[in-house]
Amino acid sequence: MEKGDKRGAIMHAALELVAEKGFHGAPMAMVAVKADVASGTIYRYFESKDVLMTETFADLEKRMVEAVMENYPAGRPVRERFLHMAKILVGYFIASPMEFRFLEQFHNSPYGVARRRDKLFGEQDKDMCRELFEEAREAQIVRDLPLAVLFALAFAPLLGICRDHILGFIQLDAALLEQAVEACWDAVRR
Amino acid sequence: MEKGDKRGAIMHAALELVAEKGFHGAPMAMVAVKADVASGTIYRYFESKDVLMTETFADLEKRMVEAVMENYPAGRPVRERFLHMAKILVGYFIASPMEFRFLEQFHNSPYGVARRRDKLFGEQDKDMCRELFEEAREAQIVRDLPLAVLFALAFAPLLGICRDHILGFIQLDAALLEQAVEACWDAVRR
Amino acid sequence: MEKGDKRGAIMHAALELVAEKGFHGAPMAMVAVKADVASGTIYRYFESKDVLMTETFADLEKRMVEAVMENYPAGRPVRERFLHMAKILVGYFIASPMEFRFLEQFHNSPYGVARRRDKLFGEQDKDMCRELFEEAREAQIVRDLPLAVLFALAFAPLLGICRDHILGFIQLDAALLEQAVEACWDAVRR
Amino acid sequence: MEKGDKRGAIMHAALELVAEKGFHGAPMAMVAVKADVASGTIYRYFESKDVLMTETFADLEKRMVEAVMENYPAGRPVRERFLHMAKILVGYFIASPMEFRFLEQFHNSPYGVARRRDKLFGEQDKDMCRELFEEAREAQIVRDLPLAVLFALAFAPLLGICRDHILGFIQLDAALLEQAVEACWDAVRR
DNA sequence: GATGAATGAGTCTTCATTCAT
DNA sequence: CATGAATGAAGACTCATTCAT
Repeated sequence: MEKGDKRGAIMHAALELVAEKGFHGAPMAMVAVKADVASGTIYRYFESKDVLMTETFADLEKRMVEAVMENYPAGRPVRERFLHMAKILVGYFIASPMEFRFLEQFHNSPYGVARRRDKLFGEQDKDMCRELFEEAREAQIVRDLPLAVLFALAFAPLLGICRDHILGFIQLDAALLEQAVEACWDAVRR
Repeated sequence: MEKGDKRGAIMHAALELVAEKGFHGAPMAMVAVKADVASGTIYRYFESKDVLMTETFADLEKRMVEAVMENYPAGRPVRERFLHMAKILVGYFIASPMEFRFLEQFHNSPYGVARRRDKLFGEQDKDMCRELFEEAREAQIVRDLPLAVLFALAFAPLLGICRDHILGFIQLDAALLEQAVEACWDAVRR
Repeated sequence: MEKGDKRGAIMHAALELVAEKGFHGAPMAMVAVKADVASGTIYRYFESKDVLMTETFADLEKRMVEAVMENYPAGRPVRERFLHMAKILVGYFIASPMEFRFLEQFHNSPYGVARRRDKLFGEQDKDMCRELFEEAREAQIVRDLPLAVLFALAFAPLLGICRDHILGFIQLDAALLEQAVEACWDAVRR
Repeated sequence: MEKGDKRGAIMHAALELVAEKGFHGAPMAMVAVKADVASGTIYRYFESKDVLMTETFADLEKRMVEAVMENYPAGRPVRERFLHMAKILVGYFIASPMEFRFLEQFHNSPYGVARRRDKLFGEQDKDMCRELFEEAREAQIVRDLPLAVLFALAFAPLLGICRDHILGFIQLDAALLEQAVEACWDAVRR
């Protein structure tokens, strides 16, 4: 608990700083202050700044996947599964703006590119999301387009909407979310 | 012309460096070398690094708008205008990966947020794009959703697709582009 | 024995690390790992890093003196005693490159200077070596030169030869060693 | 002159600090203070600390070689040439204790080893010193020993003597130097 | 006694910006 | 106008040493 606490505090501090000011607005010294540890301490838990960021991301992703998996309508139609996934995701981001901002920063970094490659082509990382769309494409439920394109159509707008909500450009309520998710489905469905 | 030349060379150098290595992979000294000027010279044309980047963006945007405006089917139906705009845009990015990468970097920075605010709410910057969707929404051609949501549905996937093409994750040809743009239209249309 | 064991392990680890990577390639944490103790434990046996190094040296020197003393031809002529001493020393270093490298590092450090002063002028540390040459000089067997100069003539080349052998620059066999030691004797003898 | 001056000041400061306190007693910040420049300035002239040290050494060596070459009795017998070289060298070090201490530090560092290898085996760096002994060995004037051993016999004691003089352990005057150099010659000559 | 997590001063290096020429 | 040498404040990371358990 001791150890977990400190490690967690450091990742939390890193997440918030990156979310607020981007990757190079988050010097290790500042992370240390925010986590209330000495700067050297960070290096007991993380080999380098890169590792800290990568693991902070991994931790966040794990929590997101868990959120999506809870009550996931596994046997239900593709459309229903997509709607569930999309709503949970957006809901999660809306509730955790910091985590969303961190994700955006992360994706726009060298790490992000490697991750995306794995997501699209990797064998070991064949996640739920990818399976869903591959199955749906096979069953001719969604358009016959490359996975990357389907992902873009289905999720990119949702991320944009999250950002705009968090930045205060729009006010995202349940009704609006419903419509947006439906629109995304219309983009991919056949 | 002398002056314009040097100013342009500096912005060009900045654009390429940022595109290739991100904002903090583009030190002023390196911009200077690439632009073949002394580093002090940059400060005769741009107050600071921030200003250099902002103006480099503005310059790029102007060129993009011009590209879209050329042969813009002004009097034609909304759908046609959107398809035109989308295809030109994607084509432009595909042809100029550097400029696309720069835009991505720019949008993921503090500057980017301010820009987006102007685009959505600003009065002076009431651009073509916004007019198009406001008109279409009025005419009940597209869904009755906030402008930000419509933009996200219509354009976010296209940007994602451009990125994936540039990163080599997909091979974007005319046919695929056509389908993707149609899919975006399906997302917004009523 | 418990205590001696741990103390010895620490000194052994320190010796090897310093030999391999120099004084500042031997952080206390690494010494601790190599000695298989906790880093804090080192400080129960040695006040500081400096003390650890000094005592590691003292320990090593004691073993060297013992090696030289074994079968030392005490009553025999100066020349014979010198040849014995020189060959044992070189043999010892050749057989223990780590210890030789450690000595080199040590001598090229602030500690080394103090040690040398003691060796040349100290009263309590009037070692065998010094006695030998003082006696020989008195008896007009070796040149009438300051002790420091005699030492330099007699031993400096041998150390150089050891280093070159350890570094692989020369291949030191019994015959070559014999000749080198004789040459050193020729340098000091009258 | 401006540039030469600053570059020279930095190397001079580095030399003195290393001489006095060893390689890691010479942080760049301290070099900067001593050279009366900002620490960043050092990096305009030297890529890294390693390069600074290497070039400081190279500069020093060049001056030493020049000193030895002046009035070098090129056509004269081997013995005379050796005596000349040895005396000049020792004289140089006695007159420049800082430079001598720097050399010692340098030789006891990773750089030093590489240098020595070149000196002994390198083709391009076939210096005067090596030529002298190869010729002498051929002519059976000095012992038939590997070059490294001859160097050790001839020069190692002299370096030891310089150190002891500089540390104040002995007082090296012309007469003593003469005897020491003769002794070294006796070690190598046949 | 032993542990090893925690500390924070100290290291090398980078880079936006200024200013004398 | 242009230059590019100079600046010095950060930044990431290391490591001798301490101390609560």
